[in-house]
Amino acid sequence: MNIFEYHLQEIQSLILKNKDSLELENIDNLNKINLEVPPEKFDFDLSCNVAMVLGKLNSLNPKDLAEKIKKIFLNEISSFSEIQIAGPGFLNIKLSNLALIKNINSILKNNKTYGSNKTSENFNIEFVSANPTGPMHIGHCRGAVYGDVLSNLLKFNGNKVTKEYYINDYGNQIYNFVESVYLRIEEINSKKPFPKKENLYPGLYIKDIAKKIIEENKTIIFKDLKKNFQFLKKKSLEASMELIKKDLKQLGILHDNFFSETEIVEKDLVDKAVQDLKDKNYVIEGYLKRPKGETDDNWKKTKRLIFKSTLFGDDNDRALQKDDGTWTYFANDVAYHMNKVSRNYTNLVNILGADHTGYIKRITAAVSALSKDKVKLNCKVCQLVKLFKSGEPYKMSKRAGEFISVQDLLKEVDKDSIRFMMLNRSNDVELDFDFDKVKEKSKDNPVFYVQYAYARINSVLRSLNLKLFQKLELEKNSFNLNKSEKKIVRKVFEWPKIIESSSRKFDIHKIPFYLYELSTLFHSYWSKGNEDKNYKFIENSKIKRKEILVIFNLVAIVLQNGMNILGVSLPEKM
RNA sequence: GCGCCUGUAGCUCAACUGGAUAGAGCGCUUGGCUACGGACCAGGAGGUUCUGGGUUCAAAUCCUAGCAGGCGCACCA
Repeated sequence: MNIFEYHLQEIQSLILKNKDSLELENIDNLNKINLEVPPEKFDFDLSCNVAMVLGKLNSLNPKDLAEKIKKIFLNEISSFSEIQIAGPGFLNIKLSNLALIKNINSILKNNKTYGSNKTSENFNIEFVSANPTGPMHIGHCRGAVYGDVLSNLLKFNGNKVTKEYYINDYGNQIYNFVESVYLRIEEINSKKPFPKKENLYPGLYIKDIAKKIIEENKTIIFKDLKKNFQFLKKKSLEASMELIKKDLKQLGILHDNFFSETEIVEKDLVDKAVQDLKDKNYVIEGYLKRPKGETDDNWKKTKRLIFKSTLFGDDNDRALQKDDGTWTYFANDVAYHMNKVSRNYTNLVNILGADHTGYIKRITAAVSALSKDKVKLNCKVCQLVKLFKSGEPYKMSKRAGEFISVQDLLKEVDKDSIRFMMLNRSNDVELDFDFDKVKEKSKDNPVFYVQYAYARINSVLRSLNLKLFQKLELEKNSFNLNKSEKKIVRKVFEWPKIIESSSRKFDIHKIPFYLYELSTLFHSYWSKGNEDKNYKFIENSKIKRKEILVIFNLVAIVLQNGMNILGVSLPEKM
């Protein structure tokens, strides 16, 4: 139950009902009213800006209006026991004990779904899509975790989600990759040294792939790249996708669907997509401007098919054909997205690295054109990860073969810490990832801090031979919360709001931040017992008050649901 | 030159998308452990929210002109 949403609706309809007695002529902006968490110092449960919003629109003094609204609320909403008018006209609201009990009982009963806001759309989320030319490096890692957690979040919230990986197994880079594998095979078989050529992949994993192919195909003699190309391509791609899938698996990520670019090309989906755009009048046959940095000698003016993406806000129109008439990468991608549109998703999401920012406008334009604006494509960019180790920045470069791979990372840091740290920052800002810090088992490491709160809950329950989520219900008469407990309950009530706002804008970093804050309240609650015996949980090997068990369960419920979304484990013992 | 992202405490970042006296962690500093696991807690100092202008009851948030940093700017993928 989202008490903020529930009471907001109650407030809105009450305003409508009392429109005349409040002397409100204009109430067409009810959606600007919101119900928030008041600042801590006020010791109230809810805070509402209704008097300020409506006061402005009707030229009424917000504080006078607030007084009138306060009376109506207290008369008509039985869940509100006390209201204070504060600041420029905020209504700070306290919930009655009965309302608190009702909410708490409902959370305890519906623990598994607590926080879900129950929307029901159909998402396709494309993420990682790392080139199948080798294992994943740390740069891929952030987008991978982001996409996975976004999927979990949207699912938790009631949506259907397909997690998709687009395999770029077509084009020049694949040729270079296969050639690299071939040359490594020659190196192994004939001791020909691997040449230093710019476009080749020098990474040593290529050697492993070469070895594997040799061992698994002993009857085949690899003597001619051209002759063996198709076979080698197939085997090499399989091998590198295997590496990538292994990386993903170890990060706890499992895609539902792998979609191959080659398949798009071979099934002539590009021709269909381009025809579709032609039919809609978004394609012209024309000339492109000379690209910046290109000399006139190298630049041939050739007539080609061009997508008019400027009609959708792009900076330039985009080529669908290369010089030789073959399709561009973009054309293939248009076809891929037409395929996605045809699969009846309501929302498409692409998770991209910062280096692909420039691509967003054209592909968003393409989806608008193809779906006649019926399907939304939302591209989210993950900024760079800067890797540190004892103060020294780590550099990575896939071409040079000196990158920090996900495997390197996993050797030092466990999956839980990687995931949590990658999420503990807005995707819009660069992320400093410090090896040393992430390995620490202390407050410096937020993962442990949150896990530790859960472990503490379990340690008390263990000593009492109790378990979490056993039938627990509050009765009307006996209910008294101390200050710390009140704070925790309020924080727990906020959870559905966090889910709502983080799924609206895909701001998933709010979840780890929130879980950290909840854990802080819990650790503080725990430590109160050291200063004040009244705050001890246990007396004569029994729990002192039922409320304590309730708090334990509430915190545990939110920690579980939250960490489930993050895909981070929550051990009972540490 | 153009596009996108960022600029908030000494450092790393939040701020419910326009709300109240801008909050956390680290660092600094003062306290608290023979324990329901101190792998923690309580307190203090620390701010012209990059700068100038604008919009309004209210701006870190919106508009505008700049400044600084990052990432891009192909017929590559």
